[in-house]
Amino acid sequence: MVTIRDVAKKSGVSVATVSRVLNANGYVHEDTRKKVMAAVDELKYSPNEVARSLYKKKSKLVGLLLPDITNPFFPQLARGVEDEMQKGGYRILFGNSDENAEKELDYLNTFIQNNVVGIISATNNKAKNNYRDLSIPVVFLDRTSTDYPSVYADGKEGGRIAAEEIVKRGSKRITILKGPAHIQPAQDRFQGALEVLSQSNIDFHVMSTTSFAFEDAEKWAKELFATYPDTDGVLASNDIVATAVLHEALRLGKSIPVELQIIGFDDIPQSSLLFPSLSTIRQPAYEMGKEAAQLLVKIINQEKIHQQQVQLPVTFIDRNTTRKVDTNG
Amino acid sequence: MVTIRDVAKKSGVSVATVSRVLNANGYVHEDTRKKVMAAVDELKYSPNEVARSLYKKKSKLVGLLLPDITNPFFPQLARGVEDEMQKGGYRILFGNSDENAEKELDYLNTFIQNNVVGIISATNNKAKNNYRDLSIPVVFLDRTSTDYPSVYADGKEGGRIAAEEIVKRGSKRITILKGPAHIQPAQDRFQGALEVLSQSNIDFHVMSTTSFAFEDAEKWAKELFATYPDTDGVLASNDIVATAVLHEALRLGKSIPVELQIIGFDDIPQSSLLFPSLSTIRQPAYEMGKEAAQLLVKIINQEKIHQQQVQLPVTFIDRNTTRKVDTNG
DNA sequence: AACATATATGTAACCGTTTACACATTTAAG
DNA sequence: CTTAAATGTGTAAACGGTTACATATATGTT
Repeated sequence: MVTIRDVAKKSGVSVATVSRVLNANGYVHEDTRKKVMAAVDELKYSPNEVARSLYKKKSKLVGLLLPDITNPFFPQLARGVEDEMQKGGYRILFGNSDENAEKELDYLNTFIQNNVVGIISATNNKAKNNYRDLSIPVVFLDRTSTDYPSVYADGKEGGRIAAEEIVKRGSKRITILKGPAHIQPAQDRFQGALEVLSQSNIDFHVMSTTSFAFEDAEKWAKELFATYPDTDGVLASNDIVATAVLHEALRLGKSIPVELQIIGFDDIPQSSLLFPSLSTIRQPAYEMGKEAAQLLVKIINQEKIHQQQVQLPVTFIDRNTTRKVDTNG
Repeated sequence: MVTIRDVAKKSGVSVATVSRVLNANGYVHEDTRKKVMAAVDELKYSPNEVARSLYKKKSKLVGLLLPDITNPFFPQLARGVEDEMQKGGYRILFGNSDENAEKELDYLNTFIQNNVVGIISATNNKAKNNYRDLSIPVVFLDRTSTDYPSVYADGKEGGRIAAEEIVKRGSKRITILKGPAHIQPAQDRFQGALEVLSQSNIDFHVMSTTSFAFEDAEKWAKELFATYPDTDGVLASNDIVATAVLHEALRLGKSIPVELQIIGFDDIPQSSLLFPSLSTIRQPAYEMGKEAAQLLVKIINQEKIHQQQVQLPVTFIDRNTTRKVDTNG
């Protein structure tokens, strides 16, 4: 390993001067600068970030904690975070929490032990006090919070829109699939939908689900049609569940969207490739990741923050699991 | 921040003793150990990994470089790697390369600068010499290599199986969608399929594609049916492309699998949720990630390695875009 | 010419660990 | 009872950077 001392020796100056050249601070003569840079090139020197981090008590690392990268919604988020952080010269220390408090704490610990400059967390754990006495800035992602900086999509509005759109398109016996209780965004969606439907004169059922896993989703789907066979509209808790519902409905020979309309949530990439392609409420996942990263970088740089909470808009994506709206009605 | 010095002071011993307690090496009296542990608990001390890493010249960090986490095949790999590394107490420094040599080099640099103990790379870049003079162990994942440790699925065999299965099921005018030239595994699949089809007396076409992106995939699909409208069997370069083909075929009103059979590659999670669900060649992505992590950990620990190259088997997943095989014929 | 200021560079302390080495005390062995 | 080995602990030097401080020279100002 070539160190700053080797560079100093080769260029005939002190380590302090080399450091000044590398960090472009303090006075250093142009000739000296060139000599040093020549030595740097020749020796292929690149500074040890660990030593830097130790002295400065700050690394160029950012902790990213997601529930599960295997859930198709999160790669987009992760990519948004990464792309933005990359620009600022930050790198990502990554972990999956599985919404498990112990794992989460474990990762927060590693983050701290590795001197990360900031943390982006998308977990929905109740154990918020894990974050309470952190001296490192945290931004929550895909999770509402009034006391922490956070970036999220307007889930409640999404729920409202979904309900309005499915009603507008003529569903009369709607089933809302309510997502896991501990996932705040899922509850927001549900509340939004509930608000609209309860103020309408439409029949509806609520069915509670406890996970977003593929395998479970197929079970809920079967159960849904067994319990409420005359349902003609489903508001799914997310696109995975919606896909399972679609799958099951087609298996049962239902004609979509004629007999049954389905609206998902998230707009994961593969939703557009289903057949029929899935109508859904789009969350701008990539942008959410970017926004979170930008917000965190601002906080790290102690810039003035206008909005601690960034709420991004959701949009209805009108594909083929919903009927065309009757413009005469 | 509470340091080892604070613990030493509180427990009335030297830092060396505290260090010995924490690392359970060297002699330390049981009473002393207890005193120290009490102080550790009381002060909620947890060692600074950066300082440790600086002295030891080794961190507990592993670099993971993937082409693009947004491609649904990679989250599984990543998760396999993470779960296994987690067990060994290692954490993940993560990056997307976009198969871009500059980004790749950039990440390798950060990995080194941060004293990672090892690297897992799933990029297919030609710039192999980036890895040539690395003093850190590297395991390649989803990428064949004779001169480096690597973990991959048997792509060629997968290609063969796909071709055999589609022929066995009666397709007569087959189109092979050949994946991007620089992606080695894609070429292996293609070679396998080509081998079988060229030895058969079945008509087939080859169509070259240059990416695995969702948006592009739909273009290839349209082009495929415009160019070869009488195709009755498609061997897709992966499940994303297969999904696009399926989508387009349904849009054109083709009956699947009666008029057209499709076999994908990878078995990404959503393939089973398509309608009709996608027949495909399964790569055990999660296991591949785990294997790569295990191999890397072994190398790090200087254990004896029996096999530098780990090839995992692929399997045909017989779903509904292929016909049932005629057991009488 | 005298003095202040800007420029240029080096020395050494520091960041929070680990560990080589020194030293003291106990325990074991003969 | 002597001596060697095992046990227990502390001091200080690393690890590879950054920076406060000291010092020296160059430049500018009156």
